[in-house]
Amino acid sequence: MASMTSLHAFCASRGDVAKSCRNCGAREFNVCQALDAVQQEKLLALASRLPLAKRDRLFSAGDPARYVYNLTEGMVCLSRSLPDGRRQILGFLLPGDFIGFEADDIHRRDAEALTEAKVCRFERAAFDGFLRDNPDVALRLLQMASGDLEQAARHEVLLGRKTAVERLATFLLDLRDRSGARHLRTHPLALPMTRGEIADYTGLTIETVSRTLRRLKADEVIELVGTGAVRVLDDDRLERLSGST
Amino acid sequence: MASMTSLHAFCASRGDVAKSCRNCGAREFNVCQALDAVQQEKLLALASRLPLAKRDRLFSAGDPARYVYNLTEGMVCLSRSLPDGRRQILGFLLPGDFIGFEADDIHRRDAEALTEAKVCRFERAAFDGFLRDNPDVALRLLQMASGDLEQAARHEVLLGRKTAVERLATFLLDLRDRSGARHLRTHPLALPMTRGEIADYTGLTIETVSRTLRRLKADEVIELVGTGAVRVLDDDRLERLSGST
DNA sequence: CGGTGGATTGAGGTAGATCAACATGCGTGG
DNA sequence: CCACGCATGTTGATCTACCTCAATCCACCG
Repeated sequence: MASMTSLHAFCASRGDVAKSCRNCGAREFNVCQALDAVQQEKLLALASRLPLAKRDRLFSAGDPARYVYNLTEGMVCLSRSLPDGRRQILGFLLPGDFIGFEADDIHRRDAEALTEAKVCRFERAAFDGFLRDNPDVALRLLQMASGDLEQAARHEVLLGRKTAVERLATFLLDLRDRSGARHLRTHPLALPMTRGEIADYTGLTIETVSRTLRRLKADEVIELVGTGAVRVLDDDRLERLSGST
Repeated sequence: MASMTSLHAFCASRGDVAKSCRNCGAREFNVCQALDAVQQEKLLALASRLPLAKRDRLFSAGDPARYVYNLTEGMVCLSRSLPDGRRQILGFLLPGDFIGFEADDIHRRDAEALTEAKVCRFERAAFDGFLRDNPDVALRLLQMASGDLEQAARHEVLLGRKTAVERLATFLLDLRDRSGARHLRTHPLALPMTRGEIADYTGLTIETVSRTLRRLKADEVIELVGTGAVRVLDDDRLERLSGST
């Protein structure tokens, strides 16, 4: 039953995914509300599990898109680069997220593991066949795609219209919210990405990211735990600094 | 048969949509490759056509998302604003594009017609029912959603990492490509949006948009036809200035 | 013909980039 | 277990692309 973790993504909502995946131990799983037992079995028959080491590439822009993936453990970052090397990170993916859906047969982004990670891999044709046979799952996937589009819209606002402080505040809040409730207060929020990667996500430079985080620390809004984690000390203030709502 | 125009969106690919919609007269239509005759009939039974005047709001952020729409004529812009009024335009939609798919029941963006326009409106529940009964159409929609995500990714790169000249060059090329082949050389490219809207799409200010377009004109890369259209004089140079590829 | 909203143009200011040291932490091998 | 060395991160000084503010300009329209 351990391989059931690959189906976390099909739980009814992103919130549920976070709850079920993170509150349960690694070997347990919750009932997937969008899949019945037969569907689960069929889907698992199509899946192969794949472990990723830190910094492994899942695929690169230009690669043929033979598979789609579902992230079950760890963090993966999606990015796209210009020919001269400037890079934009499109998002940091967490367990439950799908990776590699493309409109045509070629990947248009790079996908790289930021931590050790595990993905569940499906052959595209087989996966499409499964969706054709299980339209309710296809609808659920369409809903997840709408969620990704919503996330992209928030990122576009961040990149197009927010100040450096607002960008960092938004980034931290978003990561915290998507990481589930576990990090609230008690544990610090893990930042497995480098400052350079935060810079490429927020459209800033490394130096500005560093200075801005230090400013937030000096203002006692956050606390920096080593270089790879933060603790949010003042939720409300961070929210206000984020510019949204 | 005139109402068939509402089904253009279901032609096999974005490219085909452009070809079939724009090369045929207003009253004609092409066979929709993703829909058979029965499907077309059923879908049309769910649709109501809706004319929009220039500047009409289709919906605003916060509205309940009762419908999804398919744009059949004209141009619509999607945007999202921060509480203090800063606005980010997420995209300019053309015929064939779907509008208003949301992960939950609330619209998260504003949708406004930039020209006189026509949309085809579907009740969400009914549309979902149709997709459940026609999984091949659901898959086609999933493919279109991937295309939207790809477009969003390009926009994120533009906003996060490109200079003003690159942003404007990219914007013009993208609009021209999506508008189909008709504009190449012969006709100028219509810009029904204001400079302010171009600014809110590119993450710049009105003044920078104006200055940058003027610079492109001075360099003889484009020609400004009045204030609402441009002619691309030098494709290759504009492409090089766009920073991509 | 006057007025109004969009577009242009100019002058000056600034947030964030860039360039350049310097610090720190961390994995590695002794 | 500690010292070393290199990655990554921080800090400071300066620069600049784009923003801001302030006039016009212009086209369209009653």
